[in-house]
Amino acid sequence: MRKFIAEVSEKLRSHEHKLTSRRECILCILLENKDKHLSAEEVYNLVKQKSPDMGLATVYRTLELFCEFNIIHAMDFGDGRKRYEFGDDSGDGHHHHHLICEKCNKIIEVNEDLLEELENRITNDYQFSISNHHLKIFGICKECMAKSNNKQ
Amino acid sequence: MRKFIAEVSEKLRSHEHKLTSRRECILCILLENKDKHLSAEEVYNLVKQKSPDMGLATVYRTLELFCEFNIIHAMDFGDGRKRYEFGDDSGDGHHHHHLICEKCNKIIEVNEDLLEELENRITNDYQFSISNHHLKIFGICKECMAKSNNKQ
DNA sequence: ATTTCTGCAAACGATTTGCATGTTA
DNA sequence: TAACATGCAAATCGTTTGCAGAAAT
Repeated sequence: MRKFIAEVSEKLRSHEHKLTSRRECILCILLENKDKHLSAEEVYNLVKQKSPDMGLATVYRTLELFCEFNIIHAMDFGDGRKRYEFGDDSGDGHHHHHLICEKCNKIIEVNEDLLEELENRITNDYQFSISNHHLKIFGICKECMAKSNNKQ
Repeated sequence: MRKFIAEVSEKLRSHEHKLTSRRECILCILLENKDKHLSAEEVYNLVKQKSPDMGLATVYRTLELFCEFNIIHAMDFGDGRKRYEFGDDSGDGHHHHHLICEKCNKIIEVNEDLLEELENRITNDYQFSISNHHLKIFGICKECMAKSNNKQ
């Protein structure tokens, strides 16, 4: 993780930006919550515990900066705010998919890319040159299914 | 189309709502632009040509009403506003997908449901009970590819 | 000293809502 | 005359921006 932070610092530095202590603090929060898909407001609330005088605008500006440098990217899970996760969204787009539980709002990542065959079909049938895709699958997760079965 | 409007009217009427002339006007605009995935503001601008004294709030309220009755549903194409299309989004979720051209912003609908096999795999591997999915595929459409090839 | 960074408050844009008036059954 | 519908303006909510002061090179 030390190494990752140093890498980020280098990336920023090579374009006349600094990894200031506030920015590093935000990066840490993101690292500590890799699995959570935090929103800006959520990052802000977590960051305030370590750094109570940080402003919300700084969080927004930092998240935008990290996006520009492809350290994180924004996703929309349909709740009206951007949520962030690590990873480059600009490349050939073969990243993971998301299962969204409609009961507990948990987000499960599916890391295999399961759409290659489908993409080939679309490329052929529509002569559409694919650069990226977003697949969101809504439903009920294993745990919530178990809970609702117990209640019955 | 007459028939469809009458059906909508019935649907609303059966739950103490009326298909008023303003609402019918909005419905017509939507019908005339089935392929366009209009936003609320765009509906408003089109509607004002026929009904200049209509308020934006009425458009929003009507679109929301139509959504409640599953006459239309809202989609997010990543441009920060809701866009609407006909069809029921609440059922078993086996509706179409969207190809989004990053050059001309055209939206191409893919009406086959191409994810059944994938869904089966996810249901098995994750014990996740799927109710719906949204697949957006970004890239360059046939026409834009042709254009950029000509220019070279 | 110049550039970047930051907090604060104000601005923003899409959407929602309160309220008083209009319309319809 | 109830209940629903509407226009208008104000409110809301996530996000962005202007600005003046602080920090870093």
